[in-house]
Amino acid sequence: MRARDENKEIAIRQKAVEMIVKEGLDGLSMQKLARAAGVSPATIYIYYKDREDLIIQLALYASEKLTCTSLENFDPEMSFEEGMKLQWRNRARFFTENPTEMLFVEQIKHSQHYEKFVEANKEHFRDVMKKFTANAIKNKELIELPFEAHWSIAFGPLYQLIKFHSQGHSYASKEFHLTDELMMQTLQLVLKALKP
Amino acid sequence: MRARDENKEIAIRQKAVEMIVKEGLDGLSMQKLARAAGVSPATIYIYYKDREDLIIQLALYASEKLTCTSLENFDPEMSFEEGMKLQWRNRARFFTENPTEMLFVEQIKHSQHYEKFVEANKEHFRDVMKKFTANAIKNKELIELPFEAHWSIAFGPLYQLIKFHSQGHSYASKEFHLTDELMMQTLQLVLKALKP
DNA sequence: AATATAAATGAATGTTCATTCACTTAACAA
DNA sequence: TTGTTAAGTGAATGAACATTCATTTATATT
Repeated sequence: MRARDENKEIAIRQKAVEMIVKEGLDGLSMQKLARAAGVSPATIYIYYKDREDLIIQLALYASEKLTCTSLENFDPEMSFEEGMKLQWRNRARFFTENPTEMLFVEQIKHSQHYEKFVEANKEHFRDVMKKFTANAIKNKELIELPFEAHWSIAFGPLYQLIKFHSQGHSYASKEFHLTDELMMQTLQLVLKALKP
Repeated sequence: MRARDENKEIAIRQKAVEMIVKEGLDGLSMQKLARAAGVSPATIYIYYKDREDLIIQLALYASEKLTCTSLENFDPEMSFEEGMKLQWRNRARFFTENPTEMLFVEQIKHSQHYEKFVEANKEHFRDVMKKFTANAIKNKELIELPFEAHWSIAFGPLYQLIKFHSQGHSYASKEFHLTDELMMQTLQLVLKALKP
């Protein structure tokens, strides 16, 4: 038995994500990817069933990495403010350290692959967050809200800020830079909205 | 001189947007599009320079429609609460009446075409919104904030809600439905965050 | 009715695409 | 050392791709 060459797998993943972010989903060709990763086209099919499977697997892998990072040092028993601050910082850090993967996940989330992507998503994160919010409500740190409304207020602004920062934006100033200070200022306002 | 057949132009636009939302940017082929729109492939090239031009033009057209809708009955002199309520309702209405175009714009915004899309965007909307916020700050209805932070809090949650509603979401309940009531409840919290 | 003009076409071009397959290579078990 | 297994390959295949072009068609003007 010959062992899989881990470097090949990593090279395929990394080059694929790069290609998609740079040239779009329609810029990802199996042959170009093989050349970029230094493997034979046929090798990719050892790791992935077909082109779509490749895309979905990559998205799941990257998204799992984001979820794990966002839960680092997190505990659902934390105070609401403390927990939110940690999650915002963790997510922002993931984006700073993995901008390409972050853009990739956002692209997939807004593509036709979204449904398959969601189906396969684990429930663990959802459960932790539900516990966190239930706890915060119990401690009168958070108003009662449908989960979707809560999520939208709690994280919608963060993702919007990240998008402003990552690509420039029709309405963003050219010189816009996402500082930790601005992020925390924004978070304080979000907390103001969500406190009883 | 033979006049352009407006129906053909509309058919191309409509089918292209449908195709992209259903099958993704990599699912849009000029020949398939021509067949779907009932025209010759060559006809498309009368209207658009090439495939990318087609995509960008479609995105600009749809985005302009969204901007116009969002400014319907809007006046930058309105009170902050009134103005925000109107914009939220206008945007939600656009989404309800044009779900495919809305998804299309969101897809382009998160794709590699984003930069070209932004470059070509008009400044009118930005100016109106700047006037609106400046006015609200003067009237002590809005705290002072960098434009990006303000925008993120003011509209980030709305777009997140729309996404929850349009596709289901990893963390959304299966039965989630975006009612006007929930939207207005969420807006009230956003306003709470942004009021001095 | 004749002319001019641009819209519209269908077939054709050369390229690139995803995927497969017969084959070779590496590593471990015997 | 030899046999077995799966990793890895390069070339090949046929389909689909974006785009072009010689030609036809419709219409507004003369």
